[in-house]
Amino acid sequence: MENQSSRVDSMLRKLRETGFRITPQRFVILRALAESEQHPGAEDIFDLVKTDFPTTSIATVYKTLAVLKEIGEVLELEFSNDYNRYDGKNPGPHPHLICIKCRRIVDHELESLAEMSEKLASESGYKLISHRLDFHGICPECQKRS
Amino acid sequence: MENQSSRVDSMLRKLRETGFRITPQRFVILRALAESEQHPGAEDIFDLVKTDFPTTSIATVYKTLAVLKEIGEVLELEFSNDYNRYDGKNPGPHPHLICIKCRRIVDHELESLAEMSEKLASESGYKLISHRLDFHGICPECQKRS
DNA sequence: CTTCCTGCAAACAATTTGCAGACAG
DNA sequence: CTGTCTGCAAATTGTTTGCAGGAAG
Repeated sequence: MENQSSRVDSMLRKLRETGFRITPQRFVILRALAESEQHPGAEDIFDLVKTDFPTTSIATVYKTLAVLKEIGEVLELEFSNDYNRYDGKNPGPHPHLICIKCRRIVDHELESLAEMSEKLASESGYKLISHRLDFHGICPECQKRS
Repeated sequence: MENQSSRVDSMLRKLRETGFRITPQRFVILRALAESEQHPGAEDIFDLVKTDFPTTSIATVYKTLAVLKEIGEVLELEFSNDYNRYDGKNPGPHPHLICIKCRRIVDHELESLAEMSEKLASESGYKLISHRLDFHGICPECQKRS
């Protein structure tokens, strides 16, 4: 996994390569994504970004997230109940641990998943493109609290 | 996995045990769930149910799905883009193959997941309750078609 | 009988969209 | 300069909710 500044750089490079413009709004949004450890939602990013570039609108946040998703520089975690969350540090598919109490989301690598995926593809005849693996539970902090 | 009539029976039993009433609307809804191979959405269930009990409303479909989810007799697959889909045949968490073209969803068992989950729980300190594993790809039929 | 359930319509909330003006390249 | 991007506000859409009447047990 890259560090924050190289994440920003690789996002900027990818934007240029794919013909998208670099605007100040986009810059602060992707910096917020590269810095945030918390899998922020669009509204969270909006709040972070307002400090740096106060006139940014929520619509621009959504549109920028759509662009970044399109070029594979952000991973979108969709939820139909709750708002969607975004992972800009590690945009490839990987497992997440989701606390059902505090809604914190943490990353977790799992080596066996790639081979599992390959086995599944050959068994099913599907051409697999991506996957999503979420574990739902109660985080250590929330266990103490209750 | 149970067959259709035993699925209906076990849903009915569970409803009674947990103090919910059996209404004709609920009966046709859970029969639709037990019969459907297709991971239907609420609106799909509504359509199926209208044939048997035409005055059923979409609100009742949603409310019944909420009840069945609560008592663990249906698995809800949430999507923020698309409508949610429901699995009444196999309500425990299990992997799904989702075709990104035709939106068909099929089940797929994966033995190694349980041990993976246990390993993860001890590594992370989380008390795991459930999980969700979706594979996104293109199904054999859609591969031919393109 | 009492309480839970139903159907209707209105409310909701996150996200998306249309459009006119702004600005990156 | 030109085409893309922005900000605003309105629209969208699947789902939820409040409430008055209905029916399960």
